[in-house]
Amino acid sequence: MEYLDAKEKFISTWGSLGSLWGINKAMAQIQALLFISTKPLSMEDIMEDLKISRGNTSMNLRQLMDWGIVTKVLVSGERKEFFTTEKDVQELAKIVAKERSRREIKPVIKVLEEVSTIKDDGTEKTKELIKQTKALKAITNDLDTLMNKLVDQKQNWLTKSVFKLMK
Amino acid sequence: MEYLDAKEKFISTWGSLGSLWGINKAMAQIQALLFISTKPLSMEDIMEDLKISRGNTSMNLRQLMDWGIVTKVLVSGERKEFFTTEKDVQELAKIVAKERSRREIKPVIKVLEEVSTIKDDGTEKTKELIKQTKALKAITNDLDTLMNKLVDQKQNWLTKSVFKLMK
DNA sequence: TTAAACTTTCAATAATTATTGAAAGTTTAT
DNA sequence: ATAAACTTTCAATAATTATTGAAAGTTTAA
Repeated sequence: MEYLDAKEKFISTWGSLGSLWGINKAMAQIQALLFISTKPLSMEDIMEDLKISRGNTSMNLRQLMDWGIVTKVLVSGERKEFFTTEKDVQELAKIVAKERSRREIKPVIKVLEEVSTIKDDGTEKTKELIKQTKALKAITNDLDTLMNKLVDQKQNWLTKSVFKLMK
Repeated sequence: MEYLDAKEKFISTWGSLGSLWGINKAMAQIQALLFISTKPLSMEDIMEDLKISRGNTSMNLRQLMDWGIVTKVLVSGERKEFFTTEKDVQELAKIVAKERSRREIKPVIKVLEEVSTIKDDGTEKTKELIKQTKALKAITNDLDTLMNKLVDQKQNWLTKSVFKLMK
C-alpha cells in the first residue's frame, strides 16, 4: 500500500469512527489529517485535502478547538491561521474522555439521580423504576469514574500493575 | 415527580443516550421501556406506549435481539409474542461492551494495523503516518481490552481492589 | 384447509443532520 | 482611511438516517 492510499484509508476510517467518540465525520477527518501531518495546516490546506467547503472547515475547526483537541499556531511571516492537533495519543484520549463525560455522561447521571429518588408510592412498577434506575446510575457512575481515572493515570504505577495483572 | 413523569423522563433520556452506546433512539427507548417494566411486553404494548409504528417496533426489537439484549418469552395462553430485556445492569454492560468492540472497535484496529505496516519509504510524512497510527492502534487496543475485561470481571477481586485504590 | 391473528418486509416519506457558498465581518498592511 | 486577505456566519440545500403503513408472509386454532 502506498502512502496516499494509506493516508486516505486512515482518514476515512477515523472519520467514520467519529460516532464512537461523539463527533461528526468532518470533525474527525480534520483531526485525523492534522494528526498525521508533519506541520501545521491552514484552512486552505484542509479544504483542499479533504474536499470540503470553507464554511464547513471553519465550523468544525472551531468545534475541535472548543474540545481542546486542536489549537491555532502562528506561523511567522504568514498572514493566515494555521492549525495543529494534540499529537500525544495519551493526552488525546484524556481530553476525549473528559469531554464526553462532561457533555454527555454527567447529565445522564443527573437525570438517573432525579428519577431514582421519586417518592416510593408502594406500587410494584414504582419500585421497579427506582430499583433499575438506581442500578443504572451506579454502573454508569462507576464506568465514568474508571474511564476518566484510567486515561488520566495511564502512566502511573497503579494502572501499569493493573495492565500486567490483566494480560 | 410522579411515576409517569419519571418514567417518561427516564425513557427519553436513555433514548437520547443511545448514540453513546451505538444504537438508535427507538432501539434505546424500547430497551428502556422493557428495562423498567415489571412484566414482558407485547409488540402492541410497546407501540402504544412509545407511540411508534408496528414496522419500527418490529425492526428494532429484532436488532435488540441480534445484540442479545432482548429475548422473546412465551406467555402461556397468549398467542402473540412477548419480550423482555436483560435486567441485570452488569450483564447488560457486558453485552454492550462486547458488541461494540466486535462491531466497531476491532475493525478499526484492523485498519490501523494495515496502515501502520506500510513500507517505510524514508520520507518524513510516511514516518509520521506510521508512528501515529501505531500509537493510535496501541491505545485503542489497550482501552478495548481493558473495557472488556472490566465489565467482564467487575465482580472479581482484582477490580474490587482497583476500585478501592481509586476512591 | 382456511381464515383470523399476528409478524415481517420494504418502498415511500419524514425528520434529522451535515454541507455549501456567498454575504457579512474582521484584521492587517500601507 | 481603505482595500486586500482572510475568517465567520447562516439560510438554503443536500445527504443521511429513521419511521411509517400497507402488502406479503407466517403461525395457529378450529
